[in-house]
Formats: sequence, C-alpha cells, structure tokens
Amino acid sequence: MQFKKQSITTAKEKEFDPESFASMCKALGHPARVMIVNYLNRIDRCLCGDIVDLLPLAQSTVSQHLKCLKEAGLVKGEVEGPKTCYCLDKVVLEKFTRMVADLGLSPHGEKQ
Amino acid sequence: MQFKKQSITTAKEKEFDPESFASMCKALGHPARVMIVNYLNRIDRCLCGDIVDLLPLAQSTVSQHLKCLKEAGLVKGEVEGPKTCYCLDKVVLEKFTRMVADLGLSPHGEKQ
DNA sequence: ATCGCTTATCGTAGATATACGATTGAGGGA
DNA sequence: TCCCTCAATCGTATATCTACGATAAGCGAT
Repeated sequence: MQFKKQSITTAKEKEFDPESFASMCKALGHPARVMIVNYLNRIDRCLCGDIVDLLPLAQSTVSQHLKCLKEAGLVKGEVEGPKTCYCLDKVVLEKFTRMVADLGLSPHGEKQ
Repeated sequence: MQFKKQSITTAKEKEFDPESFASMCKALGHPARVMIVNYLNRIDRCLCGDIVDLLPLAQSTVSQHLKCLKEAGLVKGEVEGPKTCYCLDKVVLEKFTRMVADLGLSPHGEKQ
C-alpha cells in the first residue's frame, strides 16, 4: 500500500512522517519488545542471554524480537567477541517521543 | 503468550503495563491508522466518509482500521443517526504519552 | 414502503507475525 | 585442535493482519 509521500504538517512547519512513526510503533507493538526496551532502559546495556532469562521465550524468539527492534532503529547491538551487547538508541527514542507529542496532543487550544 | 502480570516499576512507584502499552503501539503500527489519528487531531471530529476520502483505501478497510483504533481505546465513535462521528480519546492519548516518557527516556541520571 | 446515504460486517486471499527446535557460525579456553 | 558458549539464522506451523468486494443494517427523506 502506498500513501502520499507528501508530508502532513501541523500548524508549525514541523514534519511528521506517518510511515516512520508507524514502523517504530509497530516495533513496540508486542509486549515482549516493550519489556526488552523497558529493561534496557533500566539496565543500560545487556547481552541477548540476559533477555532470554528475563522473558518466557526461546532464545531464537528473543533474537528475532531484538532484530525487529534493531530494524526499527530503537535498539543498537554491538558484537563483542562471541557476545552481542544491546542498548537503546537514545536519539531515536527521543525522536519517537517528540513524534508522539506532535501526533496526538498539541496542548489544548494550539490547533490552528 | 503470557507474561508475568507483575508490574515493571521504575524508581518511582509508578506502574507500567507492557501489555496495554504494546496494544496501543500496535494500533498505531500502521501508517493508515497513524494518519487517521493525526487527521483527527487536526480536525477534532469527523465522519468515517471523510477518512475514506483522505486515504487511498476502500471504505471497508477504513472501517476496519477505525475499529482497531477504537478497540485500542485511542478513538471514540458516536453514532449520530445514520452517521458515526469519530474523535480522539484525549485521556487515553495522554496516558499513552506518559507511558512513552516512562518507557524510554527518564531523564539521564535518574536511574536508580 | 421505498430509496439513498452512511457505516459495519462477512467472506476471503495473500502477506506478515510469532513461536519453536534445530542448525550454523564465531570466538574463547582447555 | 576440540569443546563450550553465545547469538543468529533456517525451516516450519499456526495465527493474525491487511486489503478488497459484497452484503447487511440503520436512519432520513420522499
């Protein structure tokens, strides 16, 4: 399905791209992935195995969820020898937070 | 799949429910639904037909997306005679915004 | 009662998502 | 070299999503 690439703009000339916002939301659209992000936020960085211990899921499933989060840009993983260390991408998450603010809740009375 | 109902708490005793957060994210995990929410935010309220005009989708598909948003609680629809008037549920969206803030970006240095 | 407008629902086809076990591959250590 | 660990990927089964056209259902107006 194709939507007009053309931007939706709010009163300000700020841009809001539904496609990229939706893809981030989609990545967060599963409890396991939300728990991963939440955990990473508390723990800062960890190995895949830590998350396998945390969740009632098989290692392969966790790896798949991590891949999904990586593809959405929310999480970064860097290989360290035989291990992979995961952490949040704060920049992307901040962008996400800003988009949420733009999306739904410009302070009341701010509509053009 | 079942995750522990037990809450994940941040340093504060605030609760964060991954299931409900994920379900809202999931609802926003499609460009069409993001555009609907964005549109409703600008327009305040509208009919299903308005959205059908807005998006390159069949009426039945739009109706399905609206149902999805309603089930997630993000959107309310009230029947007005033969029409249905849709609008955002600001309360739920505010809750969502707060959850996003809790999730990813407690200000640096605030971790316990 | 019938027509017309609006929206919801049904049925369905094809694409994605989700889960698992099994396997592979990359390193580190004996 | 040969294991062992850790993580990614493969193969697969099942479930859910996404889209459409067709149909139904509700209501107002004629």
